[in-house]
Amino acid sequence: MLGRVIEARHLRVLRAVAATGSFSAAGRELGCTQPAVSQQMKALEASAGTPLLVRSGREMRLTQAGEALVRHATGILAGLTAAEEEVAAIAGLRAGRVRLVSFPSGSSSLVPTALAALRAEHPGTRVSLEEAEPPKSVETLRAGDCDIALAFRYEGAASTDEWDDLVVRPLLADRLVGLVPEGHRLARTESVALGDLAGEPWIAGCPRCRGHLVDICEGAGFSPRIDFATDDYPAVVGLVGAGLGVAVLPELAVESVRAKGVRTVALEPVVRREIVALTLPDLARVPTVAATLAELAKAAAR
Amino acid sequence: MLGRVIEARHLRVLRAVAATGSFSAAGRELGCTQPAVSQQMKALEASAGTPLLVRSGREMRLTQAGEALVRHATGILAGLTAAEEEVAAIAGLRAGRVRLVSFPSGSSSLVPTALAALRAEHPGTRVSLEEAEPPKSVETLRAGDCDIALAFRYEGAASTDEWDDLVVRPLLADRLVGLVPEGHRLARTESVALGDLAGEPWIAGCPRCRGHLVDICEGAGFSPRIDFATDDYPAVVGLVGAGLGVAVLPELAVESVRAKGVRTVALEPVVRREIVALTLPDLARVPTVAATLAELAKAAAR
DNA sequence: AGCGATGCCCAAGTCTCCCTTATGCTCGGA
DNA sequence: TCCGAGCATAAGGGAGACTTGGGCATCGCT
Repeated sequence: MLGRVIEARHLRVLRAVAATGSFSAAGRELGCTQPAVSQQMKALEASAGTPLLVRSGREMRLTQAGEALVRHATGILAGLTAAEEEVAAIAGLRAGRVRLVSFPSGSSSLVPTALAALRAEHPGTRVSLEEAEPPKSVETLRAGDCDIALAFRYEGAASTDEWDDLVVRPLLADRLVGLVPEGHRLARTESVALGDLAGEPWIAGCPRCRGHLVDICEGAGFSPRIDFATDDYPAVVGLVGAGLGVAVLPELAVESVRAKGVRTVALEPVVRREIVALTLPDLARVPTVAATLAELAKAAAR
Repeated sequence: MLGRVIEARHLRVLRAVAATGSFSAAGRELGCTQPAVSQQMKALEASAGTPLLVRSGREMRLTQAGEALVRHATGILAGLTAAEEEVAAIAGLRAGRVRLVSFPSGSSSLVPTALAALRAEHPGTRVSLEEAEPPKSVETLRAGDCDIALAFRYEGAASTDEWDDLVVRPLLADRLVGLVPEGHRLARTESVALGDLAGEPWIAGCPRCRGHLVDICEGAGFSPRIDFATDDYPAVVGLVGAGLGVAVLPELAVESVRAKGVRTVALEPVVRREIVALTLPDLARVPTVAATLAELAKAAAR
């Protein structure tokens, strides 16, 4: 037994021979020469262990084994082309699903814009969206439970090598702004230094932001007194508006909130926050993921 | 696109990788090395046009396209192994059908013996049997409507090259015997020459036999007066027994008939008839056909 | 009956593909 | 920090497949 197993290629040839009744015609149909067909059939007969074709004079007939193979070939080749088509549909962005995880404020405008553009461009694609804060979302990504994680990082943060095994695609450069109630002593200034707010009661955002807030405040020489902490940005803004304290929030997060009774003042020096899309190196090469990343970048560029 | 189409081999590897979760383990399962698996997967991903696997740290995950392929692979590989098993069953004589065509007197003992032995040896095989006289049966064989034709030929017949594109397997050496009624003037002789019967009324067998009878009689210098002709051998014997004439029949045909009131006498010189099995060269290599031919030969050897 | 067309087989050459061995690298655990 | 497991890559060798060219048989036509 030289040819050990039956290959799909053999079945294609056999089917063509059975359909045309001739090696030459099968060769023309398959785009190869007649000896190629002849050799393939010889190899297939060697694999089968029995003749598959009977040449009687001019015409070519199938043996019983040949008939059995052709009968099976129909289903096998149909399954194969179905598989190819499904994969091609995914590769060609006519199908496929991308699982996206975003931090809450990121989904407000960036994600909807990008997903709308993706759907318009590639109607067959589907996106599932969940919300999670960065430490959790990256975990989800590494665990294989999502394809793209939207996250952010603060300039000069200690854990800058946390993502060096990931594909990091910068989307937006955000900055922190200070929030003070109207009528606050600093409400009319152009910009404030963090130290100017040292004695104020603080209202903090999500855990990660709170941690960073403490870091930069300690860098400015004080430890903030945090009276409230919530990851609900409108709530933070509302608390500031009610005069219960001051806050430092990402500018983009403030933009999507109607701020009543609140003044935003620039921070000096500027503290930058970078919003990025994260994915695994292998996933970055998946067409649906790549297309989604591209739409996110386009949406970020406005 | 280097690898153009998806091959069954690729799917086997992919399935093994998906099942084991590792290239090395898949290689062990498939009996090849890890780089072989690695290259196969790279080739498959090139064919697919999209990554199929995601390596995240230690573990290996399927992409959506990979999942689709594995899902299809199950059915495709099942169909492939089913095809292989069916062909192997035919090649291994555990299944399969042989279409046999025999001349009437040949089926009497030779064919039943052979078929009984075939069924005992290979219970899965089936044989279909039809009866036809040699010119017709060979036609059936050439047309692909049967696999083995039992036929006979007379020694020194003119058309000795009629079957030279067929596989001719001699089974039995028969001879012609003379049949005369008891009480006939030649009923007590050991042997007769054809010329001794020149003036008798003749009873002939099947068309082919009748043609040969006329030939050999003319070779002996006379033209037989044929009063009756039938391809029913018992009828011929009966007619002779009733004293309506003499006949020349194959010895084997006479053996299976209870001859009442008939004497068989040897012919001098001897006229031989050879019973053969015919098949197409390609068909002779089909295991079921070869096995049937072998059983026929064994049955002929008693 | 001769002739060309068609179709298959065979042989040899070339080329591609695949598998192997060997090596380096990364990751995770002791 | 070292070690084991696992994957990637490169190079080499070998098997398989396709092609070209030639020969032969069959069928149909003149």
